[in-house]
Amino acid sequence: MEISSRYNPSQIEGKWYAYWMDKGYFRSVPDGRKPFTIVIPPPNVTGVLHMGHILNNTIQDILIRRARMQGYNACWVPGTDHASIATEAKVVHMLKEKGITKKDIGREEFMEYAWQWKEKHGGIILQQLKRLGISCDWDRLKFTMDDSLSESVIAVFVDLYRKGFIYRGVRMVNWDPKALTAVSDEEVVYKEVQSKLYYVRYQIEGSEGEYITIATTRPETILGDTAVCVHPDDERYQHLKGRRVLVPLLNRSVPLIADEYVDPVFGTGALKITPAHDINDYQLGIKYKLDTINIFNDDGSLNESAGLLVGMDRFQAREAIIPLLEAGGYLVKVEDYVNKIGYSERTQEVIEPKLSVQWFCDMQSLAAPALEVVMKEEVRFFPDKLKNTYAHWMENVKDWCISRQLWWGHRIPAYYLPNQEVVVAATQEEAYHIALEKYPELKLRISDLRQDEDVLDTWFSSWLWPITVFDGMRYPENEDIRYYYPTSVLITAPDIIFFWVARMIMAGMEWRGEIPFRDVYFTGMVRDKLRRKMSKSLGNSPDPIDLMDTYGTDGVRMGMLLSSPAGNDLMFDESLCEQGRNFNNKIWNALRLIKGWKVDDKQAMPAHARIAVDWFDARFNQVLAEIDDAFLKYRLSDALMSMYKLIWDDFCAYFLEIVKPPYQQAIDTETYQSACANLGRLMQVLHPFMPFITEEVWHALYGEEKGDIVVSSMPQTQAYDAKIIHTFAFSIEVVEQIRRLRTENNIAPKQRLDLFILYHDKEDVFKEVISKLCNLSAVYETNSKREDALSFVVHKQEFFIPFSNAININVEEEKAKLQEEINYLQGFLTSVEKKLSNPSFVQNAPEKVVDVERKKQNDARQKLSLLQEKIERLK
RNA sequence: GAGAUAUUAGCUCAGUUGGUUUAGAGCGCUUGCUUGACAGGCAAGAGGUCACAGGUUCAAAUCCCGUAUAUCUCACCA
Repeated sequence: MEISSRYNPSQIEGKWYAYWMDKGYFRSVPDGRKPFTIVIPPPNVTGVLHMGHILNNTIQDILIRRARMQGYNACWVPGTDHASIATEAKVVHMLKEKGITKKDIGREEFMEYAWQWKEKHGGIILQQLKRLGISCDWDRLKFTMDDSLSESVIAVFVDLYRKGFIYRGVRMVNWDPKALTAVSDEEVVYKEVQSKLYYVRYQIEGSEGEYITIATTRPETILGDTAVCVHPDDERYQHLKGRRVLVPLLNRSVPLIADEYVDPVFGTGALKITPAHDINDYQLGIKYKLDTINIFNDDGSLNESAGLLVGMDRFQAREAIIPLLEAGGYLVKVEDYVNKIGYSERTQEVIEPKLSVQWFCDMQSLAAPALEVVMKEEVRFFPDKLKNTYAHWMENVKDWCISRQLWWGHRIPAYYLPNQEVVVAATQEEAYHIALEKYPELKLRISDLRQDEDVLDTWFSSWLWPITVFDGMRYPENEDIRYYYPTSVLITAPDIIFFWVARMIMAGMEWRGEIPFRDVYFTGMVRDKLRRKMSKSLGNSPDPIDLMDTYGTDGVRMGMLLSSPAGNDLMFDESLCEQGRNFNNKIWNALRLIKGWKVDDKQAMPAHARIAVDWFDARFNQVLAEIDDAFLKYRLSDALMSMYKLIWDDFCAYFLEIVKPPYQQAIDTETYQSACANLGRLMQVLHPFMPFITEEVWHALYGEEKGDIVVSSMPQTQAYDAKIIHTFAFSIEVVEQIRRLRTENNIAPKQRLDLFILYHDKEDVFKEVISKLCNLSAVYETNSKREDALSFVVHKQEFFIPFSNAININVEEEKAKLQEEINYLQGFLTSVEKKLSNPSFVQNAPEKVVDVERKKQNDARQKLSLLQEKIERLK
């Protein structure tokens, strides 16, 4: 049957994925083999596939498929996380379009809508990931709000509370006025922005006409001022010590205080203090017992306490207050100013520091063992430079704000009693019993308990992921957790090293007394070729599904991987996928060639084929060893590049070209079988990278005879003959010289040539290989130099190709070429001799090194004299 | 502001404890080819004072110091 000259992935990929699923090849249950386990970094249920997912999941799939073929019990657990803020925002938005607000319907009904939304939209990214070919055990699919995981999250909260790590308190938190919730320090992204510095003067109380001028970037917060502060040693303000000042527009009298916190050289050296809306001011407020006036509503608009501009948004108020200050004669000047502003990672809204009651988790004692296991490399980081970043964060770790003012998530299991006391317990019933025992005098009914309205940070469930996906929190001795934990490797991005990686290690140490994974492979960030981060707003990210349609999934996987050394950002360019597609096409055509041969079992194996078969066997094992080594170091793009060259150059350009029979002639059985076996084992090594085409080629070669490649045994490195590789490489150098002479002298490929070899230092060469690849009629050895011949030197041997009438040699070009080579060798020789004539080199350098230099000198001298002789003859 | 990491061909990157013929790869580029698997191809070729300035050493892309630039992390002064 005719096979298309172009590989068409669309007809092949879907077929094999369905087939593998049907056969249950991705299913894993504990058995006697060694496990190789990966838990997926759960994408958001709100997520859609982007290039980062392609990178991350391709890498995981490569590792898991390779492990499966190496005989491990490979288990890749898929799942999604509930993404409190993002999902709740989606649901709120959806309800808003129906004219419904959260308050209208209350918590229970809202949750019903949210679950409906999740059922409808939450699986999109998983379907998209299947298109990528990923070999997860889909029977193990988990969601962070599944019952078993939710129960575990609550149990962990209760456990930490009882251990005294979790507490509730009033703190200045990062408030997201759009999402209407507090977020953790890690969820705040600081960006430099162009803003303005306003100089505003405050009248000294009781001294008409006397003022002190402050500088601020947030004039609207003047309405919440409760002090002005200067440096105690500032000469300019000594006379004002102990006085009070009047807040502009409000004429509120507030103290003028002195504290070393103020930098006298910044602005005017005088600082307005708004304890409710700035973390530093808050500290000063506590120190000097200042009033705290909260002038903002939760959504960032001004409230009644502001006294002015009530109801206006904080940014509008910032503009609106300027004319008021100007009119009152308070505004001194305005300067342009660049400062850093914190934004919410989730909503991109400007963070408002806000005082509120939140739940916190004390991280210090959790951090200590987690730091140690990374420093001791029980958990290894790839690249290991991230150990520094990790250590720095761990050593300065702050308490974690874990409550979120949302409904979608794990509701905090804290119950308030009528006497304002709080009881923490896994269920209301349990809390009730504890409360009864503790406060019998209250004569409580269960309905007197009021549960905390807030939910937990999504990361508070994610940090348990490697344990909870195996239900190891509720059943610490169950078979799955004992078999699969610790997992083998985690693949993730460096930007969540604190959010997630660090906390998973803490959780692993705390509840299992064991690391959650042995290795962490940090991928880089996918950027466009202009080094810009790929983002929706820039529109510079290709749609991965479109890419897979255009180049095939295997092509996209290769394109993604080609330029992604661990930890380095990668500049993604569609042309890399094109390279991947072209590679598929190359493989496809190698298959077409082999399948097109007629096999004749009476035919003997030619000498050149014998050499090719033996050489390729050695070469294959040599490269296989390189690839094994690359995998140990997680250098996957190196491993793939080695495969690319092994297939394209060694297999196609040399092996196949050598064994290929002349047109319409048959091939002998042994060579044919060897060609098939070689292509087959190349496909096996390539399979983890390109699962679809390799399965297709495997079946085209063997039918059903050898089963499916996805579960076949990965070839293992065998000892190989290094000498045959060397001799072959030398032969190829000769081939390249002959081809160069053909090109430079316009000798047609069909013109058959003779070759004479003059050995000056006997060295093995594969004459049959040269003959086949260069279309020679004969190869002779000779003892004398040939006149009337083109000639060249490789290593120390001379080669001659006699002229014939048909050849028009280009003497000038040949001379120029020779001269260039002579110049190079002379320069080289000079540098070598300079070393050798240096007595301290000969004395101090190891004997081996000196010997190498002497050999270089000899070789260069010999070759130089041969070349000089040749150039003389051409004159 | 503090720290970390980097800077090698037009682009993206290798170069493993200093010595392996005066630096390698892929892509791109130039030239020539419909050569009976593949033009999504074949063949040949060009292209780098290893960011800059010092130092250590018999010997430096590789080690040390400084400068510049870039990226990241942490902190943050209104």
